[in-house]
Amino acid sequence: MARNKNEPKLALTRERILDEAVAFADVHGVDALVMRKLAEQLGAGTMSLYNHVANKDEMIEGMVDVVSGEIDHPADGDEWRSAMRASAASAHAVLVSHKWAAAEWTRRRPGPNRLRYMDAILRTLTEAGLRPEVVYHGYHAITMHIVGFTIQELGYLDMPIGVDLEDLAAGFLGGLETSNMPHLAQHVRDHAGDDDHGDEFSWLLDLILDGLERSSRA
Amino acid sequence: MARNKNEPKLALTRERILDEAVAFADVHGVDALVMRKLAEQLGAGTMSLYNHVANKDEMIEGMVDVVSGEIDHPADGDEWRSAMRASAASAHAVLVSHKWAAAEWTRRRPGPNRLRYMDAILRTLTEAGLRPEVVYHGYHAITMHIVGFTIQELGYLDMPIGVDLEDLAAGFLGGLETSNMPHLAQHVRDHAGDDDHGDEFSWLLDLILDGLERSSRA
DNA sequence: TATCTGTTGCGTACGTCGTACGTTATAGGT
DNA sequence: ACCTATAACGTACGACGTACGCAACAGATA
Repeated sequence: MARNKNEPKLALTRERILDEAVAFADVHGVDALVMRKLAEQLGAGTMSLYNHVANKDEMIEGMVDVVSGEIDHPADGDEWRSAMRASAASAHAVLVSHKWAAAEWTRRRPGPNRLRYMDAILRTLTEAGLRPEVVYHGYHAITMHIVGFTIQELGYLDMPIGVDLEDLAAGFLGGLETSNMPHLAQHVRDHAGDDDHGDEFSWLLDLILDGLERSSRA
Repeated sequence: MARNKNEPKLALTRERILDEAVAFADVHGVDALVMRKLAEQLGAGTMSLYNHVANKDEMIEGMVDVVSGEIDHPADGDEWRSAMRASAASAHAVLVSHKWAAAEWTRRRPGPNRLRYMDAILRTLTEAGLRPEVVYHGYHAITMHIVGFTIQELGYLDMPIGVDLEDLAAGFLGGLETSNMPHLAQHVRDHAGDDDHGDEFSWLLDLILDGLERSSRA
């Protein structure tokens, strides 16, 4: 091989593979992620990848962990709700920027970065002085909100694929009205007038955080 | 073919295919669901299935809709929170009984049964007299809770595959303690002592419902 | 320098999957 | 008795993950 001669040709590394895989999935989606194509993108043979990842599933676990590493942990000194809001907003932004990641998040084992992130959230809730059961339930509620909300939001955003949203909604709505689903039709109409999903994300997060605070004092 | 003679051999039907596919996925998981195997189970040729379903993806959409049809809608006369609690409990039970369904729920387009279910929830919130923004956000919060919580719960339950939970937790915990993640370690320990996930499901649901009620009155 | 050893890269090949396509069988209308 | 639409089926193809065996190389030992 032309090592450090005319052709530099970066050495294959687990990190380089994961980064490239994340970038590829960001553009083409995780379904289009194929080992042959990924290797080609890296200028390597397909099977060379398997020197650094055990198999495709394990590689995707690694990709999710790379994404986990981009999330800001809650800050130490702040009031617990502000700290959680900031960290949740960061997680939300990260998951939105890697649209495939939220769905994978729910089905893959956590890697080291994600474990650290989990610990940081639990630490924040614990040191806020919340009652232990509230920490326990609250952790589930918060993480569920972050990824659950994002999945729903991205699922909705996926619907208009290069189609005029108005046309799509109109056709969709026609079917709903004639099928006697007026409330759903209204909801779809509401969606059309609501472009700021970040707002809804924090509105619902606050509902949860305030509920936890209140419940812990009770 | 031996039609109505000695060999009865049920006619192939979209409904029969979907029911069999749901049953198969319930037992073996959705990843093991393969067209050839499914056809064999139905006593049919593989390609015969394609006379009744467009392709595998569309078939899975249909499977999710079959599952959607099993969920009880919120009852009409009851106080809105009781009605929602009952319906959410039904949805939770259905999704737990078809363990593959929650993950598919988030990535497939809704079919007719699910659209009707969506409409029923929106109707309940609207007729409860909640403010329109609260209906809008509340719908998202409630549906997110139902499927998000269930996904997390099932993901957790999946971990001990025929392994003694204690052993697994012990090994896992060892790694966490030595990695300086005491809060996560404590959380895992808490999980071990908590077998009633249904309780947590409704505790968190109540937190959301009460938050919506309060927010709508404000 | 010469040899040995472990690691990384790679090409080939196999088994599994979804499904396109062309053909056959059957049922219902005339 | 014929015609036509639909369901059933077998074969075959391309895409995919990856097992396997070999080649190229780096560093250690002498």
